[in-house]
Amino acid sequence: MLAVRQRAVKQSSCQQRGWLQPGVIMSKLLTNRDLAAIFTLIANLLEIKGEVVFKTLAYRKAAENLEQMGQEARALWSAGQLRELPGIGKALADKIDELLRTGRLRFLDELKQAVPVTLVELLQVPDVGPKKVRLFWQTAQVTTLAELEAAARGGRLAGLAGMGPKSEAKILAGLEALKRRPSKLLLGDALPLADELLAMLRALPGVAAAAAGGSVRRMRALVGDVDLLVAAEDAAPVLAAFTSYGGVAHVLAQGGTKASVEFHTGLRAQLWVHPPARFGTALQYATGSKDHNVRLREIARTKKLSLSEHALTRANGKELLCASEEEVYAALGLAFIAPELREDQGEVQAAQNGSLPLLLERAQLRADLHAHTNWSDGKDSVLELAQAAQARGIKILAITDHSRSLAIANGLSVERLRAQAAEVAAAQHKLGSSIKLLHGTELEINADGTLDYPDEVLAGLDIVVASLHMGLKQPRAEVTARLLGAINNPHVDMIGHPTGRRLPDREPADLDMEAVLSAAAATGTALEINANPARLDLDGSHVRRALALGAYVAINTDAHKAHDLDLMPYGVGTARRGWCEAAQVVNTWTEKELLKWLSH
DNA sequence: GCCGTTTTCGGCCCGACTGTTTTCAGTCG
Repeated sequence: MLAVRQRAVKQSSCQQRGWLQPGVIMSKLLTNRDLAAIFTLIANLLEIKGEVVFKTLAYRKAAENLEQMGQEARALWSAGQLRELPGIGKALADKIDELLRTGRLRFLDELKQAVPVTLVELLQVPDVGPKKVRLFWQTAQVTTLAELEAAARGGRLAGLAGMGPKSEAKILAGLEALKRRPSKLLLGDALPLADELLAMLRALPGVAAAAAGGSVRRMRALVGDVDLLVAAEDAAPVLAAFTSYGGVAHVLAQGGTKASVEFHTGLRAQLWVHPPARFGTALQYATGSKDHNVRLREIARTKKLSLSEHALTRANGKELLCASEEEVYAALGLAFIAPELREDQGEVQAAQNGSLPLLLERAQLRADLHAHTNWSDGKDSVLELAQAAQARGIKILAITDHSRSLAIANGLSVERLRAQAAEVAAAQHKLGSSIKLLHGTELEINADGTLDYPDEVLAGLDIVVASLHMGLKQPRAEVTARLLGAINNPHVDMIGHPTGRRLPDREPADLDMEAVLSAAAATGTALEINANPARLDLDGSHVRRALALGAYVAINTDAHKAHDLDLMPYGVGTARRGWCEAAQVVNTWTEKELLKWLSH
């Protein structure tokens, strides 16, 4: 539902990586994200050039698949298996081959000669697409955002074909919006806003149901905007309440069935209103992803049906209404597909042949195995945090404060670690058997690869979560070796936030993930899905690959205060995006099973 | 560009909203 924003995001990652500069592309081994950024750039340039739309779609689809793949394209390339990837034919396989061999792509170099690469910046402006960019470029000599602004202010756009005074004003407004709008929004910010808006909408008279759609409902870590859907017979009053809600700065569009608004924060939301009898098709449509919806509509066509947000329609025009999403999928001969899976990554085929996973549910989690107290950089005492966990129904809580080298977080010396053990025991005594406390550490993997406590100290702890906080920018071989060293230490039970990424801006460490995931599977070391919305690390695609390789995962909040214990749903959503079932999640295990694994 | 129980050539989803238009193109999701 967010084509434009995703395009902008990928562009900025292109710019950071220097693909917009002429000359050699490569300064390090090209990752899937690099390849995806290059293909997205090519798609944008081809679109501006006026190439047939299906060719640009092929590049976009390939970029999307590369980004969502849990495995490095480089590995498949080495094995000569690139063509086995969906959406990669001969032409794209050859281009990936040239990129991985030489670090360059002649096709892209030539394309940049024909189309000024700065033009892709203009696509970020709302209501400016490839056709307008080409128009501005070829008839008004505009190639940059600054030139676009100058042309609009000088009144030189209104006279162009298909343009007028309103369009010109819209461009200026769009340029202003671009300056103040956050380019990427954390799920952790978007979901609470969605919930607030939904509560307001549900309280309106005539509203039968309200739900979030889009990437928020699919639990993507980064979203572009908030999509909402309401079931009501009369749309007008609902749309009016939405567009006049407090905090709304501009109404971007408003029609009979939908409206979109921008808040003072720059954040955008849109609302569709459909009759309750059509809520199923409407919610399915609004949830996306776009590619998933395209797949469904293709299936509908094979059944002589046309699928839209309004209904499934037969060739004779007769409508089949669906009040629930379940009815939509059933009508297409598919098992119900959970929103988190709707990314066109094989879920439709799995729904056809009955091989969808039995996804992990929030209620199956019993443990939170990574949390901090005021012994290091947390806010609450051991007892306070444990009581908060108990109140939330958590059966097992691991206290894992930082180890000694992380001085900035008041990491514990060996002496303080031993003293803390006594406090954990005292809290356990006070709380009784309704919650089990584990005493552990979040063990620093030092920049030189050593672990922060000696083995004999680690042997005395209930649980060891090893994490990277320093040296995240080391070269791939070095940083990967550090992580592998920790995974292979018999006292290390789990790797915390494995890639070290911080959303929206800090890049993950340049890890050989296939090696990391394989080693974790081989040693029975769990890989964390850190539930903090600024991490969500591992991400869904790596979770899926880790599970396929036979690794265990853990879902933890990394709480630094009691309130953080409520972040678990973000981790669950990320796990579900990775097609995760309960059995491989250590937090779902009974105390006996968990302790057996920890003592292994 | 990709892809094949309609096809190795000719397909490749469906609709709302806006602004410019007297019937449609562009953008967006």
